[in-house]
Amino acid sequence: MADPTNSEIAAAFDELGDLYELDGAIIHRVVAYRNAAKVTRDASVSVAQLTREGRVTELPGIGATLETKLVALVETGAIPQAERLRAKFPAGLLEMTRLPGLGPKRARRLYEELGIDSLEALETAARQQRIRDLRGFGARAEENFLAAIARATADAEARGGNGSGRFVLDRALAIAEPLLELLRAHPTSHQVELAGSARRWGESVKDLDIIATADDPRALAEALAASDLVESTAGLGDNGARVRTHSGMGVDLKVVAPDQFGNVLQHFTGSKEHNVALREAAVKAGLHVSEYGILDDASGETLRCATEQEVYAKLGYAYIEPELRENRGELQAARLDGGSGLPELITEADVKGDLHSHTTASDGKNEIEQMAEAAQALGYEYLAITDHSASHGFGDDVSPQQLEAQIERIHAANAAFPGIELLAGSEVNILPDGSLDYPDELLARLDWVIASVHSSFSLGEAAMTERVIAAIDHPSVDAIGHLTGRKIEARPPYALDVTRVIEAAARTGTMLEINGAPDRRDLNDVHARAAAQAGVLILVDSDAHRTRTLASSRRYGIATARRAWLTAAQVANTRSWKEFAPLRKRVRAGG
DNA sequence: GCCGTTTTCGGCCCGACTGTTTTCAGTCG
Repeated sequence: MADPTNSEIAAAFDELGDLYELDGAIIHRVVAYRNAAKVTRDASVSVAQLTREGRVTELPGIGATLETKLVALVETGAIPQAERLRAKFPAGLLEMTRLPGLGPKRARRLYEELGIDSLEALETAARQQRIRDLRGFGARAEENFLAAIARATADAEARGGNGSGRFVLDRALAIAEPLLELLRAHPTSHQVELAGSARRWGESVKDLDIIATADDPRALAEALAASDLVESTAGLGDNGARVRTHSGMGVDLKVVAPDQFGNVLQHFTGSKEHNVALREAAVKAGLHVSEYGILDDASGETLRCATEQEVYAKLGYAYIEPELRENRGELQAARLDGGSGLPELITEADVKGDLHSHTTASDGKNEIEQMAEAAQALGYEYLAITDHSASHGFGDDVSPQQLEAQIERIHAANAAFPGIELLAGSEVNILPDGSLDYPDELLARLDWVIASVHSSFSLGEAAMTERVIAAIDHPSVDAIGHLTGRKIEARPPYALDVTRVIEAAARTGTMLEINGAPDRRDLNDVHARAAAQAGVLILVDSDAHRTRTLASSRRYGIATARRAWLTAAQVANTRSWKEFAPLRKRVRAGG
C-alpha cells in the first residue's frame, strides 16, 4: 500500500477535528487537530515516512496520541476513531457547519432535536418554519439559513465548479493595484497599504483588506465606493467602507488613527497562525497583542505603534517580511535575543536571466527576436528559448527536424543580439515511461533542456516518481519544469514523492524550477524551501508565452521564492551568464 | 491533544458581531 501523502494526512486530521468538534470535544483538542493538519501540510518531508521511523513527534504539535493515529493510518489506511465518528454524524452535518453563521454546536442541536442532517433538510425545515420553536433559534435564524443556502448555491454556480470562492493572486492584484493607486492619489489620504494574504503574496485570496490613514476618512471611503471597479457598497462610514467589485471580490477599507497604523496593519496582514503564535509568545512576557495595541501587564498601559517595525521591536523581534509570516519558524529566527536571524530574501532585481520561454515555434505569441528584445529591456544577460517538444500536440509540437531549424534560428538571433546570450533550448516532454521525446543526440546539441510532464497525470505516485527521476538521471536534462503540474484553484498536483525527487536532483546536480506563471507557482513555497535546503539550485522562470509575461510572471516566481525563505545565492539565475553557464549539468558532466 | 526559563497538570490569543436573551453562547476572522 502506498504511503498517504502529507496533504491526505492533513485532510484526515482536519476531518477528525471537525468530527470531534461536532462530538462536543473541548475546543483546544479540536484546535490541536487543526494545528497538526497545518503542520503536516507545511512539512517538507514525508510525514508517513517520519511515522514509520518513529520520529514523527519531532514535529511541533504532534504528540503521542496523534502518533498512534498516524501509525494506524500508515499501516491500515484508516483511523479507527474517524470511522466511529463518521458513523455517528452524517456527512451532510459537516456540510451544514460550513454554512456561514452555523457552527458545530447549533448544527448538532438541529440534528438531534429536529433530525436535520443535510443542507436540503435544513432548507425544508426553515421554509416550514419548524426551526423557530427550538430554544435559542428564532424566525431570524430561519431567514438567515435560507439566505446563506441561496448565496452558497448562487456562488457555486457563478464559479462554475471552483467551489472555494478564492481568486488566484494575479486576478486579485489586478483589482487591488488600481484601487491602491486611487486611494493613494486621493488628497485626504496619507498612508495606504494592502494587508491580508495578498500582501503576503499567498497563492490565492478570498478578499482584499486595505488599511489607510486620512485627514477625512469618510471622503476616502466615498472615493473607494465611487470607483468604476465597485459594483455595490455594503457599509460606509468614518472607519472606512466595505464594497464588492464587479468581479465578485469583497474589498474592506479600514481608515485608522496614524498612531495605530502599525498595529492594525500587522493584525490584518496575518497570517492567523503567525498572529496566534506571536500573541502566545507575548503573553509569556506579560504582553497582550491586539489590533489596537500592545497591553503591558506591568504598567497597565497600551502601547500604540505607528509602524509594524515598532510592533515587532516591542515584542523582541526583528522586522519580519510579510511573505514569511506563516508560523514556519520565522518568529524563532527573528528573536532579537538568540534567534538565528532571518534570511536576506531574493528580490526581482536579483534576476539576471530566464531559462523557460516560448515562441511561435510552439504555442508562444512572439518571435525569438521579440522575446530577446523584451529580455534585454529587463536587463537580462541570458534567455533560454524552450519551445514544446515533438509529442506536445494541440498543433504546438516541434518535430526533430523543426527543432534543428529552430536551433539555427536561435543561433542566428544570438549573433544579432550581442548584448544577450540566447540559449537554444527545449521544454521537452517526459513521457509516461520516463523517456524524452527527442533523440539523445539532438538533446545533446542544445544549450539548455528543461524537462516537464504534460500528459498522463494520473499514473500514481510510484510510477510518477520513477518517471520524473528517470528524466533527472538523463545527462542532457538541466532542469525540471513545473514539478507537480498543479494549477492553483483549478487542478491539484499529481501524486509524486517530492522528497525523493529532491534527493535525485541534489545527487545529479539537476536544477528545479519555480515556475512563475501565477496559476502555477510550482515548485510551491514549501517544496522550494526543502529543495534549497537539500542543496538543489533553484530557478525562477517565467514560462513566458509572450513578451509581457517575462516580467509579469517573474514577480510571482520571486514571491514564491521569498515565501520559501530563499536568498539570491540559492537561486541559480541570479548569477551572471559567466557564472551560470558552467553550472549547467551538461557542462559539468562534459568537464 | 499539546506542552513546560513560573507547570508532567493546568493552562492553552484577541476582539467583534449576532441573535436571543435579561447576561451570554456561538460564530467568525
